[in-house]
Amino acid sequence: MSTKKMSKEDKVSALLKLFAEYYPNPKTSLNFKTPFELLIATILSAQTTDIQVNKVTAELFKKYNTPAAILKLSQSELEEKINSIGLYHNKAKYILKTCQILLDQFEGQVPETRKDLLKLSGVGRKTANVVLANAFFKAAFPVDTHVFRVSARLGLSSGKNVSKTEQELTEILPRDCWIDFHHWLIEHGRAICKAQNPDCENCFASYLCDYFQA
DNA sequence: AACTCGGGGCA
DNA sequence: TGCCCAGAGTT
Repeated sequence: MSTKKMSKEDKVSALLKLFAEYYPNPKTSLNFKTPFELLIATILSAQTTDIQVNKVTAELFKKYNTPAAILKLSQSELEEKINSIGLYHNKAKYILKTCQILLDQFEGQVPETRKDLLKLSGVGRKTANVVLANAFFKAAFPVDTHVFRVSARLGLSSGKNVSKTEQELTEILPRDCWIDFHHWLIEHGRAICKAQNPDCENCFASYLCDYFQA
């Protein structure tokens, strides 16, 4: 089968089936009940796995699930609650500052636009899009390093830059698969479609991958 | 553009 | 045991 004769839609459809088949176990996603919880969990998720974040937030969110509640904690107290994951010192600082900004500028609510989300501390383009897509169901696909590289190799995106990739993936991927597909791309990028020396021989998607065929 | 944070994952 | 990193802020 040649990828040249497949439409973009058919290619996406085929990839969705392959990923679901190859990674059958339910992918662990960030646990959250509210937009605020997702925002905090996503800030915590930088350079770490969702599994590690969920271990921390399971306890944290029992009592501290609003900006006002978290601001009752000192930085060292918050650090103590999240220090089983990496970069906890910076993350505690970002979270406290973000909670203060939410109260001061957004009436304690998580803003629903990218522009306002980027005003928060510890929130960059990836975190902003996770919140927009998964808490507010807006059209904004989160792109991290793995997603950028793997989607470009597969031919789902141009690989030009992150902004372009966000736009391309937002347009081409069915809305109801975003959370799963994001996890699949990350897991695949880590295990098979690595930045250096990708293991194409063991890749289930090589037959429709632009990078492999080139 | 390079550097920093940091525990976990993996060779 | 040492290297790299499922980001974002700083200089």
